[in-house]
Amino acid sequence: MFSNSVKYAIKAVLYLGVNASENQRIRAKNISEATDIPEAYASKLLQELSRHDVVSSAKGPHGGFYLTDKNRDTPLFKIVSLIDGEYRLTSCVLSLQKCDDSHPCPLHEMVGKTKSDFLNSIQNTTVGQLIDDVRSGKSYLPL
Amino acid sequence: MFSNSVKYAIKAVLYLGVNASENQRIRAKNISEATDIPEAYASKLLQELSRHDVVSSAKGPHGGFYLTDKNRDTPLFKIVSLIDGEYRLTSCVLSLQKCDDSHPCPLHEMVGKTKSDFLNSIQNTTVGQLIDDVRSGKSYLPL
DNA sequence: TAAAGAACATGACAATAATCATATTTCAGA
DNA sequence: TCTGAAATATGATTATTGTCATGTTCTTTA
Repeated sequence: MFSNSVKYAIKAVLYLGVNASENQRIRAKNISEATDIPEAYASKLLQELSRHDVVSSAKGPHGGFYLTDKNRDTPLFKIVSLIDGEYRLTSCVLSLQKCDDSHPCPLHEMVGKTKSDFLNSIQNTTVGQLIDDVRSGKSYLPL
Repeated sequence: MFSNSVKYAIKAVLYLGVNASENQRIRAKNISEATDIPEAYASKLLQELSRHDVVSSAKGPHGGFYLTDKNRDTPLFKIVSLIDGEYRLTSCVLSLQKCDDSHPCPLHEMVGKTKSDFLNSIQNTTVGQLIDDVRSGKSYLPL
């Protein structure tokens, strides 16, 4: 469903959202330890996320990553399409070129609802909402 | 959602179902051409499917692959889990070890319904049903 | 203003998935 | 019973994705 990279990215962002703040930044190394993402890989992903305004960062001593209020409004969809590409989410399940409602592939109808439900979910759910769920104890992040 | 291999496998099986019969077998080469799957790869997949009774085959001249009535009853789920492994379908979206209804990850609830809908679909839909849809013009296979 | 802590950029390496190639076995038909 | 057509088995190659390593730039603090 998601690539490994996307899973890592989401975990890292949520971890930041729960534990960091503008003046309590978290270094890539700590994120890596807490989330069990290989350090160098975490760095790379965080840089990509930072470049696209999904997370914020500050260099230098006491620098690190954190989320602003604006960052919290990021819909999950953005993270996923950023890393996996939108095509992966929206293309035909059988990768047929010519597949739409008027010329459906054999699986088109079967997965249609599932797919649009899923797309709606990740388009309408923001990082902030998920963070609030963790904070209020509705859901859990590793350890 | 599906790996490339699963997509190929489903396409090949459906093509067989629509175009082959017990005494009108189709060679891997023809399947490959009709479905745009690389020939050697198609062979390999068909062998795997044959070994697990998803398709039937006959060696020798006029040999090839085909579907029996029993083959038609195969649920899609079998093909998918055969090739991608069941784990990929059922594990936590974030690959968290400790994620279930009573200790949900942040995405658990969001994707829960999507996931179970999808699983139900592929468990309850058989190859034969999809073939009938193509035959009756309800859906289309490439070209 | 120098030193050190951190992100940032880039590219190399490794693991996995996808693709291809070769040799062997089976079977129908002449 | 021999020959060729096909599946089968196995392994090699390639491409993609995930992982790691190095060096550079920025920025705070003393």
